[in-house]
Amino acid sequence: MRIGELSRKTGVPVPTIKYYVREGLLPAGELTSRNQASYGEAHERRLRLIRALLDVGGMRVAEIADVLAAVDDPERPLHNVLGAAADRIGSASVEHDDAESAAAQDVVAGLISRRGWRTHESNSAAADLSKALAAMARLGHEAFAEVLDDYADAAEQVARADLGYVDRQVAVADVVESVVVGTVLGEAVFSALRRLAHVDASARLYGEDGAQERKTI
Amino acid sequence: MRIGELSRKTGVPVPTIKYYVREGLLPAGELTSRNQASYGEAHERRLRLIRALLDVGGMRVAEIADVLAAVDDPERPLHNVLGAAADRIGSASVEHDDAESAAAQDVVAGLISRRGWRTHESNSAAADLSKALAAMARLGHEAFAEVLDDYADAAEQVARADLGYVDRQVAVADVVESVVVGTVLGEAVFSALRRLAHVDASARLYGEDGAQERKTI
DNA sequence: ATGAGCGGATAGTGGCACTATCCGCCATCC
DNA sequence: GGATGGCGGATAGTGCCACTATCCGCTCAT
Repeated sequence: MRIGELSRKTGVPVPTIKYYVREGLLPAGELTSRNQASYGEAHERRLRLIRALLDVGGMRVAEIADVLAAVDDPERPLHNVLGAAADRIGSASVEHDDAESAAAQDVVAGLISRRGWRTHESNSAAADLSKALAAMARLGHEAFAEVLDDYADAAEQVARADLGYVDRQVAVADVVESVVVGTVLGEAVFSALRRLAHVDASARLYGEDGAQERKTI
Repeated sequence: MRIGELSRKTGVPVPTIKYYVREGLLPAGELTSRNQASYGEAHERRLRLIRALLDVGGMRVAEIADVLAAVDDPERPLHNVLGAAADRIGSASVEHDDAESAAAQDVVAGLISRRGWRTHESNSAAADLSKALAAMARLGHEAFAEVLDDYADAAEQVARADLGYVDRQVAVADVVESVVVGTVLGEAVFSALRRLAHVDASARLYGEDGAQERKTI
């Protein structure tokens, strides 16, 4: 398959494919002569994965490059393939150093030990969590910490479902790729489900005709 | 308070505050003379909200403008304040029209009716959901639909927690703002919790030392 | 032999979230 | 009462990002 056919099959323009190759997201085609290369099904599949991570997962090209490099590295332990991108995200934003941040870090540490999670608060997800909680606290929503355990229950349930799915999917494709797909696209899936569930729950609580009053203090 | 103090209190540079005013995210200060304006606590609070939605929630400036316009509009029913931004997001990306999309839409319609959700598949969240499922199907992960109900259980639990929180928070501030904060920042919180739960679940399943082999088919 | 397509390189585009600069004005401190 | 620094408002510029356009010399199918 030449680059034009790859482009037609996937809907990705030729210059964009070249760009992905340059950025290290996609391996180059195998050269059959000085200016002819052939692409296989692996390229097609990889290209679809890239577009899904970009369009649905909202990842950046540089993050995808890191994650895919980790996917392609057989030395890399499964559990930190996604860490490759996560650490890059975490360090990008601004660090606060105030009372809210300190309190949020305590809340997170408490949560992790309370649930017996085998992780450490140095994990970038833990940092993101305390960043989000600190932002809420700065907005006067310290009390959100009260629903953290409900959230954590749901997160554990999702994590179990994910692990179970990956375990069952061994026959389909590379497990590592399944983990990436499940984690990144699964987040988009859950986010959409959460919004749907919000609509339903608020319809049940406030009436479904949407004619309710706006309450303010 | 003048703009310089507002800037010092919130850590947002003065030109950036001016930019937010221009873009309609922040109301202008009250003019006390031709080139002097005074800002109050509402401005400070609003500014912190903007930064949280931007930095933690990952929203775009134009989306935030839409949502805040809806927040400030007392005529607007609560349940579609967030729709203001959601609809804008949905229409932004590319539409596919293939077998995977059609199948995914069927899966979503089935899910909604199976769970008795009082929503319609025309909801933009439903569209996002089928987009994500279609992307997975294109990657050979049609079977992900099997864990959808586990995801939906978790999403319902989170939605109940959110509604309960907002209900309890009536005394704190405007309910509508609480919904926005809970929905947007809550997503960041859940995402981080999910990643933490993944680490824990995979440590329990594969051993926590990270020395496990990489399995491939 | 010829023209469409190719690999590879370089430069340009459009969108976004700011950021820099300028202007004339005003409040405040000496 | 004059200097000075900050102010509101306007316009233009910056840096990053994900592409996209163009060019070159080559080669493969017809």
